Amino acid sequence: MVTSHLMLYSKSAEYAIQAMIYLTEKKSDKPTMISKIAESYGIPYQFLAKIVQTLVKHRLVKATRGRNGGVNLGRPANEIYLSEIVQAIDGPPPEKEQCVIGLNLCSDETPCPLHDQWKPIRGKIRHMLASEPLDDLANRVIEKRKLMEK
Amino acid sequence: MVTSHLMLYSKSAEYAIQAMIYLTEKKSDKPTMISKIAESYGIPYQFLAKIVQTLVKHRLVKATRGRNGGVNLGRPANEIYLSEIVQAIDGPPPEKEQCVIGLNLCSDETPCPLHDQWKPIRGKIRHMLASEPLDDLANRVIEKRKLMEK
DNA sequence: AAACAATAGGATAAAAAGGTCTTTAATTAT
DNA sequence: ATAATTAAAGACCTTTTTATCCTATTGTTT
Repeated sequence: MVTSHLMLYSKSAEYAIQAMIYLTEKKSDKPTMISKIAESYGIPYQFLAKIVQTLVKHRLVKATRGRNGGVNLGRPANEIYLSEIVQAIDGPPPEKEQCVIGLNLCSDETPCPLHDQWKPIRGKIRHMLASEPLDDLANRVIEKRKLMEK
Repeated sequence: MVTSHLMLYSKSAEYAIQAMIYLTEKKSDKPTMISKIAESYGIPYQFLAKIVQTLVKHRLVKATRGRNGGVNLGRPANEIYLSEIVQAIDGPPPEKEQCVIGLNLCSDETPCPLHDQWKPIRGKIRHMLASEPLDDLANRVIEKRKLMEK
């Protein structure tokens, strides 16, 4: 029991987001090697390779084999949202909303004690992930880096 | 990668909350057997027993051994908040706030792209868990049950 | 043809989370 | 006393997540 912090998505999804931001930052058309991304973020290469394979299957990433090969974004960064990346890796959200405190008597009709407080918060989180396009994120990461170099 | 849903606390903490609500619902002074609680919520008995042991160590629960033994709330239900239960089981929140997207360059001073959106949400979640006393929760659970019986 | 890089797969394993079993200690009823 | 009952404690097991390693295979460029 060392969790103790809120979790929005799995470690794998986090790596996927980082890789996608990397690809967005480096606007170049020529493919980026997965090993390069892995090294840059300190992600285990083989592990990231598998995650990227999943992203390719979901068309969030395009892969090019052979010399000078690598991966590119599957489409423009301003059309990709965090929620897509998370869902590609972690799967779709549960159809039946889960009760915060795991009571089986909880639903929208017969809400649990926390239900009314939790629902808007959950909505905000989903909105956060669904409204943030990748290019905005990447741009702000770039700015931060510049600020930190000074 | 089957997670896909937000997690506020571990399964163990969820069981702990349920057990505490159970104890609050049944106002009687005489101890309640852990096996009774486990059966009632469909929680594996041995597993719940351990969780309750932790709650005892944190004085959220008082235990009585021997025949007619069992557990009681450690103090009045209106003085116990969800956040205490979660922290007893999952441990204290990390001293250094975690970045939502796991970037090492993120902090309050140099926030990551999502930081400004995430921080207030995280605050709301913490507030939700820290402001809800156990007796209020239990009372509303009781009301719900009555409504569902009709 | 050679070198390269993703694709695909399977084997392995470490760590964490979740769960089980057995024994011990404390308490009470008989 | 002793038997029954209940929590306490520790060892152990299972599953999931995270990660590593290896071996091919496929497609691309030089």
